[in-house]
Amino acid sequence: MAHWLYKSEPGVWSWDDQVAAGPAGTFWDGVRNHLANNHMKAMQVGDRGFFYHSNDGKAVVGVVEVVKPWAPDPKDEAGKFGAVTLKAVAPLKVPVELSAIKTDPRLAEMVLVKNSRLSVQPVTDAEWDAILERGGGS
DNA sequence: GCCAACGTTGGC
DNA sequence: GCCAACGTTGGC
Repeated sequence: MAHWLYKSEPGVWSWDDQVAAGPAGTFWDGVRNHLANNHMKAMQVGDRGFFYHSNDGKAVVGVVEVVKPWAPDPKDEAGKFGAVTLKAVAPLKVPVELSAIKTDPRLAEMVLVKNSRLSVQPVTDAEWDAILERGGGS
């Protein structure tokens, strides 16, 4: 099963908002980057990912799960961009800060570090385990 | 608030 | 199809 990381500015859509959306989840729309879009197309229902707060917070705060596969975004007239539907699974006991990620040799190669602007990223199994460990599990 | 990195746009 | 210019993102 593949793992992913989703970035969101907490002022726009925070972890608390995601939790409040409940088990039905929310359509992760608004992505207008082809690479991020392709990552979401590759996702399968049940794939888990990290929820990352950018700008204000700069930390991995929780785990989300894909509940519906990629579907076109009705707001994109060209029909090229779309999104998956995500629900909150559980918060990390301790948020894993970007500064900690950068100094952990197991995480230094993360896309989050190498290409910080990509809004939907793949996460390797080793990185997944390392962050869960730092976060005290979920 | 600044600026680097990256993606996209548009002229040629 | 190349590449310069521009806009946006996001860390600091």
